[in-house]
Amino acid sequence: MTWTQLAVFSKVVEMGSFTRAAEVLHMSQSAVSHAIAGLETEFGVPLLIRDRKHGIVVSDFGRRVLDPMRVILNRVAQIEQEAAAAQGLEAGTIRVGSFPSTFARLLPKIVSVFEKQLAPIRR
Amino acid sequence: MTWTQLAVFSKVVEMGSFTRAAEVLHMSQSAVSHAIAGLETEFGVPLLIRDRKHGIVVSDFGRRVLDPMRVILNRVAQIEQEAAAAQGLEAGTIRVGSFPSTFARLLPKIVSVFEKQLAPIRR
DNA sequence: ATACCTTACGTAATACGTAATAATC
DNA sequence: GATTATTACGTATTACGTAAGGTAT
Repeated sequence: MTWTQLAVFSKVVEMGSFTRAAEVLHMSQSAVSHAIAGLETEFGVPLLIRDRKHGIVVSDFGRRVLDPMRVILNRVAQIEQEAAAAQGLEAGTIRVGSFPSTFARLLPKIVSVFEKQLAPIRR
Repeated sequence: MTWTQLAVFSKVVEMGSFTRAAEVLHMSQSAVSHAIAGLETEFGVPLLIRDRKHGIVVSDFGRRVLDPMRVILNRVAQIEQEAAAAQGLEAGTIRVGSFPSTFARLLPKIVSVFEKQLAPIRR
């Protein structure tokens, strides 16, 4: 069970089609098929009933697990946001402006101190 | 980000030690170290502060993501339970009793018919 | 024929283990 | 020296793509 697989399954259900899910997710239809097949063999239960006439129908089991899967996807997104935010705190650019003459001697000292304070954060 | 990684991180926090988490999870300490390192490089933010004296301390970021991670793990467990339950419906053992003499000829036929009906379910 | 899913096969990524290394008590 | 985390390296798994194959309209 992979996030990609969960995302794929969720999107396939949403779109009602492997091909269109593949387009939206920017992957090959083969990858979509693999993803669903992978989940199904892992669970030993079909998730989707392939009906050529009416497109894709979600199996009983599929309906059961769809909700927890979407919860998972939401949480994953949340974690990634947290990560991005945390990174932002550390990886932001710092801009310093000054009068050329005044800070010519002061700046190096300030930068030096600042870098020392930064050292432990960098690790 | 893998479930294993999430489970490892969660357990490391719980145990306060890589080694003990490894024991509980039946994996090598190296695998535990890999798992945490993998998460940290993926996020670009440290999850744990390694303090040899006081064991493991969870970073600020780690504390933030711990909760959603545990939610994910719970949902995963839930999905697996659903799968097991759904499988149980299909994978149960069937026991057939009979008088030796009476069913000697009948049984093969019955089994044959039964297997034919089973065919579509097995796929 | 066309639209859609599946299968075969190759490849690149990676999760994990063993074993060696480093560091702290 | 004992305990614990990291690193190096090898391997087996696997996610994914390309391309070919079924199947139904």
